[in-house]
Amino acid sequence: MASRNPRQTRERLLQTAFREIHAHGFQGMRVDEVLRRSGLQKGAFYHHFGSKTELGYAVLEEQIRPLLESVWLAPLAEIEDPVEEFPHLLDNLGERIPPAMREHGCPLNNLAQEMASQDEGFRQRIAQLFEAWVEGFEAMFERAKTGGYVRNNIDSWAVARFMIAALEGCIGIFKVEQSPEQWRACRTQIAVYLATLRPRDC
Amino acid sequence: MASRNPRQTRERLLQTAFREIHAHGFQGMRVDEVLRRSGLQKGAFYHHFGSKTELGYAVLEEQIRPLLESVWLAPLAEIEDPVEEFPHLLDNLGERIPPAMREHGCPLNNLAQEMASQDEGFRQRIAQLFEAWVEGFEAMFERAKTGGYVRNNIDSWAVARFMIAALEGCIGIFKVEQSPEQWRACRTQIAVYLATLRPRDC
DNA sequence: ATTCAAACAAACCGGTTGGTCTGTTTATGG
DNA sequence: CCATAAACAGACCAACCGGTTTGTTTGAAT
Repeated sequence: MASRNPRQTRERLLQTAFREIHAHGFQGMRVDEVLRRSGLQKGAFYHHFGSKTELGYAVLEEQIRPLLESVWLAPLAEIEDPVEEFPHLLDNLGERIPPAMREHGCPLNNLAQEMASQDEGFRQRIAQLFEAWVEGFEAMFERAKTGGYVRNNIDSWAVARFMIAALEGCIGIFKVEQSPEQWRACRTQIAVYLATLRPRDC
Repeated sequence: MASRNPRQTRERLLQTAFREIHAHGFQGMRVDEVLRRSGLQKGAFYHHFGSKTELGYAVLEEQIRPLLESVWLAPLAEIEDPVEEFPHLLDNLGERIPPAMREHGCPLNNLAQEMASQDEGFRQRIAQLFEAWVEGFEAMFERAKTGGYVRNNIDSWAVARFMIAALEGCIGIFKVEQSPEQWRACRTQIAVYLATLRPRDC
């Protein structure tokens, strides 16, 4: 047995819990199953986390937040022309994420839909993450404004919100019908929408 | 006590279960709580339904399907010009639905996100309902084509799918942040997208 | 080396949960 | 009026599940 390593134990619990929550939802996740899969015991769990709910919060902050950062915020920050580049980001999204994401969708949105109206603690933390995501989009559009890639009079905040909504909606629909056609349709229409942001449309 | 009325008993169970599922998700819904709220007993429940899962299926078919019909399919069928009329439909959506919908979002999408990857029976039935919804949108756009309200070369199927995705996404985001501003933003951007379907844009 | 708190292991617990079983009442057709 | 099955009532149950408790081991400071 590996010698004691609190940080690693905690991380192991978080990672396993993240997978279980992603696969079965927070309510469907069982503490015992997380323990079984991580090869740890109750003692370890309740030493690191006060309750199942606190574990859920920690998963949001320490697992989902970094994922949001690497999968979305970082790539968004490198985009100059959203109208042309963002659809490409969607095209190779499949390669930038683990296969579990295709089956179970967006971990953040899953938790949002399940827990937002159940637990205020979840709702606030989820709102915070969405806010960060919105800011990522907003920054991209503002940059695109100064670059002349989009009109100057667009409401970056509203557009950002809608982009996230459309994205989550598409991912959600994809969960029900995992057809490439489905995804292509959404990707294409998002591109159509983005094109409306171009200056002097007519 | 009202005399026996099997059909009414079943309906009472279905309605109560629908509310509980809508409020807490299918996994979060408790059979005992449905019984308590409906004032019935275990015997009645397991006489009408084989299991909790079968109840879930019945709620989909007998509660959510009619709701989809009245809230969306019927209004969509009366739209001639989607570009102008659909945004109005979104504006008075709040008045056409019970207040519980604002708090807990779309019952169909909730079940979709929670159960699609958990239970194949759910997934199929949900896919069927989405399909009916898509057909409603498709029919609307095809009608609009012949009416000259939208271009003839648009992919009605893809547009329909995207409309539903965007809608569900907006509703989902709204669940996390119940601000009117949030909803207005989505409504406006959907209108922007719809405008791209107009003939001779330029 | 000793001490002491952190980091666990593992048995244990009480309430919950979906589901069953047995018995009783009600409607209905003959 | 009677027979029969449908339509329940309500006690019961085993498994589950989050959480607690108690005891033990480990590592690091003194």
